[in-house]
Order: sequence, then C-alpha cells, then structure tokens
Amino acid sequence: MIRRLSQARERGIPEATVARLPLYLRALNGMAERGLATVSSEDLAVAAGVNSAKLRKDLSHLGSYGTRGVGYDVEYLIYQISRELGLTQDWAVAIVGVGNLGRALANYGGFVSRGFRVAALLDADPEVVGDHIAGLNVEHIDELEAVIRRRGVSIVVLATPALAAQQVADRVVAVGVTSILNFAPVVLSVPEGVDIRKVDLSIELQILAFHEQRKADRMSGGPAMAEEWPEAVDL
Amino acid sequence: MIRRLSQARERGIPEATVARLPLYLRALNGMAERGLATVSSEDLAVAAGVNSAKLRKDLSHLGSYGTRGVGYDVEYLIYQISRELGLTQDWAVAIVGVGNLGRALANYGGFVSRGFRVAALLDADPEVVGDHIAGLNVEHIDELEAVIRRRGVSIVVLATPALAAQQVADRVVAVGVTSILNFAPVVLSVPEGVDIRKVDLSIELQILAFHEQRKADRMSGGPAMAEEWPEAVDL
DNA sequence: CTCACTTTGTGCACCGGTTCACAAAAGGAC
DNA sequence: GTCCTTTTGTGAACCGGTGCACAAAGTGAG
Repeated sequence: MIRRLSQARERGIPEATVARLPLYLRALNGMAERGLATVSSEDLAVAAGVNSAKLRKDLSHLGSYGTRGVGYDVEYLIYQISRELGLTQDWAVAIVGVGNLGRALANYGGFVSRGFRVAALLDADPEVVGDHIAGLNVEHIDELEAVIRRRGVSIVVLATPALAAQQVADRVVAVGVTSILNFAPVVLSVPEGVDIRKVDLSIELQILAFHEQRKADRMSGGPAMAEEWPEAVDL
Repeated sequence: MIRRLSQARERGIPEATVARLPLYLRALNGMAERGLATVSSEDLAVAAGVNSAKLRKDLSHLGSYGTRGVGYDVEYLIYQISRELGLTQDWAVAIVGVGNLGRALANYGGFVSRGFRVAALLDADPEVVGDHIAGLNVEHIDELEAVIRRRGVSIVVLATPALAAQQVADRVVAVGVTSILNFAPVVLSVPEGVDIRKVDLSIELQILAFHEQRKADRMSGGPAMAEEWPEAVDL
C-alpha cells in the first residue's frame, strides 16, 4: 500500500524540474545572503530566469511549502530543496584524468561549495602521478578500484582523453559507482541503472555556430536567395 | 511567397535535432576514419546512442540524403551536417577569464578541431595579462571591444567569476556579439536575439546527486519507510 | 466580521518531441 | 521484367512539459 503524504508528493519529480532546482537554490542563497526572509514566486522566478507558473509547479512537486498571499520562506525553501537534491549529505567525488580540464575541475570552487568533496585525483601518466593539486595527491589509475572503495566515492568525474573513457567507465561501474559526469567526447555505454551526464564543450560551440550562421544568413540573403544548395550534388 | 525546396526543408530545424547533429557528426567522422563508405540509420543510431527512428527524422530535416535499401553515404552526410551547422566556415572565439577553466578551454583540442579558432584570451588580472597560453598572448580586458572588432570574433566564451560575467556580457553584446557560451554560475540577462548557452558544472553534479540519493533510498528503506519527513515542521 | 488584496497551487489546453509501424523506394537475384 | 530483401522517410498516436488563467487560501484594514 502506497503511503500518501499530505500533498501530491508520491516520489516522482519530473526530470525537467530536477534540472531547475539547483537554479532556484542558487537564487535563494543569494537572497538569503541579502537578508530576505520571504520571496514570492514571481520574484524568485525572475531571479532564476524562468516563468513564475513553472516555478510554482516545480516547487509544488516537493510539497506545499508556500503561503498564499505571502510567498515562500527563503530559509525553509533552501532547506527543502537541498534535502530533495541530496545536498544535506556530503558526496565524495573522484576526478579521473588530471589534464588541463581535470586540474581546472579540481580547483573549481563550485564543487566544494555544496556538499561535494573532491576525494581523489587519478591519472595514468607517471609524469602527473604524485603531483599535488588542490591539496590532493594524484594517484595512479591502477589504484582506481581501491581508492573508490576506501574513500566511499559515489560520483566519478571523467576528464580523460576520449579513448580511455569507456575503459575507466567500465571499471568504476564494476566497483559499484552508478553516477558519472563525463567530459570526454564519447558516447559511453553503461548498464541499466547507471546515470551518466555528459558535458561536451565542443558540442555547445557547434550549436552556437548553427544559430550564429542562421542569424548571418537572415541578415544578408534572407530566405529568398539560398542558392547555397547546388541542386542535388551526387558523389 | 515561401520558396519550397525539393524536400520538406523550409528553414526550421527543431532545436532538439540541432543539439544532436554534432553527435552524429562525431560518430560519422569515426566511421570515415575506419574507411566505411555507407552506414545505415540503425548503425549510426547505435554509434550516437539514440533511437534509429529519431535519427532518421533528424536527418530528414536536412533533406533526403539517404538511399533506401542502402543507407547514407558517410562522406556526403558529414559534408551536409557540417554545412548545416556552419562548420565549413571558421569561427573566431574569444575566451574571457583566464583562470583554471579558461586555461583549460584555451588548450582544449576539441575546439580547434572543428572550425573553431581561439582568437583571443582576455583577463582583468594584471598578473595574468601578458602570459602566453596555447600560443596566445593574454590581453587586458580593457581591450575587449577593440580585440573583438579587430579579429572578427563572433562567439565569446565566458569563464570569468560570477560577479564579472554580466558586465562582460553587456560589453560584448554592445559590440555586436550575439553568441555566448557561459561557464559562470549566473543567469545572464541579454537582449532578444542573443543566444546564450550555459554550462554549469555544479548543477550537473547536483542532478547526479539527486538520482544517486534516490537510488540509495530505494535500496534501504524503500517507499514504505520515509519518516524522513518530520510532519509539517514550521518555522 | 467583512471586504479588498495578494499570492499560491493546479486544471486544462497546447506544443514540441519521441516512438511505432508501415508504405514507398531502391538494389539484387534470377 | 518480377520477386524478395533491405532500409529510408513519415503519418499518427503518444508523452512530458509549458503556460494561461482562475479558484482557493491566506493577510490586513476597518
């Protein structure tokens, strides 16, 4: 029998909502710092750059934490969102691949700020192993499984070259890791139940280039020209 | 009167499709390197990690470039996608903010590989200005407008601290830049017509944490426990 | 207590995108 | 040419998410 909580909050928050919660959280933290006690959905929506109806619907998935006629209590909402996202506990993160990007990630303040702790840096290059970066000793990739187990790492960040990524992914999955943030430009294949998020810098630029080109086209030729298409070129 | 091209290709490729084209392109390049001449939607879909029907529909938005019973010509498709994305021309990119992340981006090979050229590095810190990184001289942020104009920069990458990002965005928009890739953890506000893409490392981790927590919950308590909610705490 | 005002929570219509499933097209064997 | 096989291109149902618009719920003044 399913236990029904006060509001319509049987487990199952839309993915799109989850992706926006961190955004709200950031906006709320800014407001808390400025000493605001309550905030309306309208104001918070503006700060987070979304539509206010969407924001209210998002928050309603967590429960009914607002007060009609008043708004939301900033601190309370911060607490609820943090808890829902799992940021009230501390997550040990391992970064594999200590090249330029890995180094940047290790030093990135935004990680530590919210419940995330870089617990290990690993690399295959003997030149890099042993270096001290962001207060951590870079360990050899051979130690991968041992390190993950010993330090209770539950999230792995892949910043390796493309060719190494799948291999590392297989190994970390084998030790029980089910959350991977992948910066390598490859499509990883992992078993059911493992969550992968992919950040691909070059793809983002390509999407921008597409729109940029489009804007440029519109400026000059417009839809009427477009003889850019040499009529069914075959090769 | 709207000019109709052979296929149903009146300008207007779905955003979701545009976001996947770079993925197909990468898979196709791999195949071209391995000497494959043609590929079926099924094989390409697997390589790109998507459903084959979706892939076919995506490609059909560019035109009818496949051959029934055979598949798609790899080289031809690479050319068509590249052209659609605007990668047949070369784009000058400026990176603003040469901290750890900016440095990593400047050295990131994936940029140069496809039509993108890092044409300028800018920073406000006099300690950093003058450094040589990835073959480029770091220039002072005061030169921002001049550099953008002189080198024909059309895409700006923001890797500044959060507080500086909006200010820099305003300035680059004022000089006519309409494409920004933002790594700073802030919601930028820009005029209509300016495209912004945002990459937020900490948000990606938070989303992973959410799912990770959920998986952990399911393991232990399951839906029946959940007394995690201390019944309408008010404050 | 009543009235006026504010702001939440949500029903509902709508929309972009996904997926299935199949007709249409192409190639090859004979 | 006819038949069989393969694979594309797409119509149509479906699904998750968005946004409008409003009733419900709360505050505060008089």
